[in-house]
Amino acid sequence: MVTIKDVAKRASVSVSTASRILSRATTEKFSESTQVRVYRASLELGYRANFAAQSLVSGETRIIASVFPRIYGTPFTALASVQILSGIEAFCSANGYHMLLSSPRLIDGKVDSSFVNMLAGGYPDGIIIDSHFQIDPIMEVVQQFGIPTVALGSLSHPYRLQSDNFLGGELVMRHIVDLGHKHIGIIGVPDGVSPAADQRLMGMRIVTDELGLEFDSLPRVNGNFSSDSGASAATELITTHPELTAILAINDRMAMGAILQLQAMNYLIPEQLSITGYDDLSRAGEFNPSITTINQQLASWGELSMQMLLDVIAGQQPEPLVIQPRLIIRKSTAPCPIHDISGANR
Amino acid sequence: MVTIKDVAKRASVSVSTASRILSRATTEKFSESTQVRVYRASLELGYRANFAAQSLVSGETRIIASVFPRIYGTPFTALASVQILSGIEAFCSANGYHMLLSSPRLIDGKVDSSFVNMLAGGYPDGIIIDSHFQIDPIMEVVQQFGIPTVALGSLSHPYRLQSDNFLGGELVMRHIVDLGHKHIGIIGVPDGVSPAADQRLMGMRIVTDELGLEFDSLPRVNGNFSSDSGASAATELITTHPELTAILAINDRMAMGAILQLQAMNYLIPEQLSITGYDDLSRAGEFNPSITTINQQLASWGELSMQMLLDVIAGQQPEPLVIQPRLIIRKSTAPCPIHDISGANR
DNA sequence: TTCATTTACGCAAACGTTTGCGTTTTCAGA
DNA sequence: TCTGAAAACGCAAACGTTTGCGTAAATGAA
Repeated sequence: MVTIKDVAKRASVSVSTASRILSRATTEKFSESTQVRVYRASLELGYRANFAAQSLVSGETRIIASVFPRIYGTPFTALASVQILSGIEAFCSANGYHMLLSSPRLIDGKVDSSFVNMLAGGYPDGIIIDSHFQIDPIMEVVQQFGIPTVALGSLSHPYRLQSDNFLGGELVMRHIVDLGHKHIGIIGVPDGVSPAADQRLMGMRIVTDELGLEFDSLPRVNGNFSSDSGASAATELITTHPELTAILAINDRMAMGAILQLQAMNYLIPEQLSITGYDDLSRAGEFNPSITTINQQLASWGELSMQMLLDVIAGQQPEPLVIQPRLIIRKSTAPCPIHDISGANR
Repeated sequence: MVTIKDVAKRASVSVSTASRILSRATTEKFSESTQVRVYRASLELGYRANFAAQSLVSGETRIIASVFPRIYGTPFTALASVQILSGIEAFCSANGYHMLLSSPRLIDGKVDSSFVNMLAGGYPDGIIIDSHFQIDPIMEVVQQFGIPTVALGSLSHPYRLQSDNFLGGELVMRHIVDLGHKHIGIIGVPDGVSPAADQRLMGMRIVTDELGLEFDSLPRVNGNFSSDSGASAATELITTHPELTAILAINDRMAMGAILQLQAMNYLIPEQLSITGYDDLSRAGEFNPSITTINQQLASWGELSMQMLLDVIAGQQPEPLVIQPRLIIRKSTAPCPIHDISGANR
């Protein structure tokens, strides 16, 4: 390993001079010739500062920890997580940071020690934690060490990024009623399972209330986010309420399941039934028909959250950020078909 | 920050004693009472060893770098990568390591400096690099620093993990011919684009050769891995060769595109046409019909590669590992329909 | 009592940086 | 020639550990 001592020796200067020149603390004055000698020596030897030594003295590691707790066994495999991660990594690398990826588990209620050791050992300068599902024990640990933190999807953390799920729900419902639909079914999840889902439903309610449509009277079946559950929810909805001309699903996966199922039952999408999703998974665009959905601009989350984190590290107190989702209109929605009094189609 | 000095003071021992006891270098003898005092002090103060200091003296960081080069702009977003990553992370955390995730880019031919700095600065003790696509400049950099490395999907690296793509191709082709199919179409990619794809095709060839079926005479259309390209390849195949009763796609995404397209053309899958994929993406099982495909046991790659890496770090020279893929039979394949002389259906 | 040996522990160097402060050199002004 | 100040650079401490070696106390043998 080539150290700064080697560089100093080769440039015939002291270690401190070499360090100051190489770390560009240009407040100090050094003669042109000295600077050149040092840079040359450094290049010729291929010197790179040892990060452990730097960290020891500076107290910073230039490491950011991305924390995506492992819920139900699954870690950061959700498509959304990967997009965000990718953004964080890109920003880190562009700004001289490195990204540690951690998926802490809960082992009978207690946070796994590997994770605690990482935080306590001083590995990361900052943390970006996925808080879409509140996992209090993990949050507690994170707080405890006082490391600058940004929380994604949290509703309470001082430094947070969240998506405006109310708006998203509103957008999608408004799109449907604007198309003239009145018999609208909902594929949701049970209340309280996911704050995000609750908010999406709330957003829908805002629109129906405006129009005097009673949201609670709309037929609704709950699933569990999975494609399968979407399929069976769709079956139930359409058999108990054949008059429906539109179905709003709370996420894309259930929307996909619903579409496949309804197609199998010989319904034409969107001619007879309009279907919407939420999330804008990449496959939503490749689906047949492509799915009208809500895009949360996840690709930008990485950069935005890192920007916020760097502010926090710098001692500032950035405001929480609320990301505006966008309605993506595709082929799974169409104007309400001419109303058929009987209501039923086959 | 509570240091080992604080612990030593509180336990009224020297720093070295505290260190020796806490690091469990139990070759040394210490009286029961001293040990208890030190442990107690450490607990009461909540002491955790500073990792930078430890790294500086020990020369190791207990950090493993997962390197998934960013090809065509996309990073580790491929489903496969995420599964592997998840496995690596789990193994790391179970063994006291931490995982750094890096997606180096090529900026007009040169490896981005953030990545080089990471390696040169001594961040990782070891590297697991995705080498499914050879990116020589990156590999060169990695070699240069002599950090223990395991390469995934490489054909040449001394320490490597690879999937037996020959076998995979064989399995899927054998399944199809066993079902009685004789008119078989191939959706591939151009030769030389992907070593893995080439091998899969080779594997198929082995089976057809055995049966006296000339592989090169089978109708074949190349795509580019994408769902869309699978769809158009399927169209071309079935219009130019209406006698086909089976189509093997080199990956799941193209198989999905093909199925959707053929269904849109009113072909019944699998009654009229059997279709196979390769990869066993999670959605392959949720597809309609679910897709017969090859599973590469990606979930185990993380653990296996980490195990190998730890061996390399320990100075051993583990053998390359070849993972046996498995055929997953689902609903997209069926026995060859009774042969219709005209060959064409509509 | 003396000497050798074991047991139990402490001293201080080392890892590779950064940085406060001190020292030497240079040079202009008188 | 002398003075003072600015310019250019070096000394050494510090960051928090680990670890080779040395030393004091206790023990046993003679």
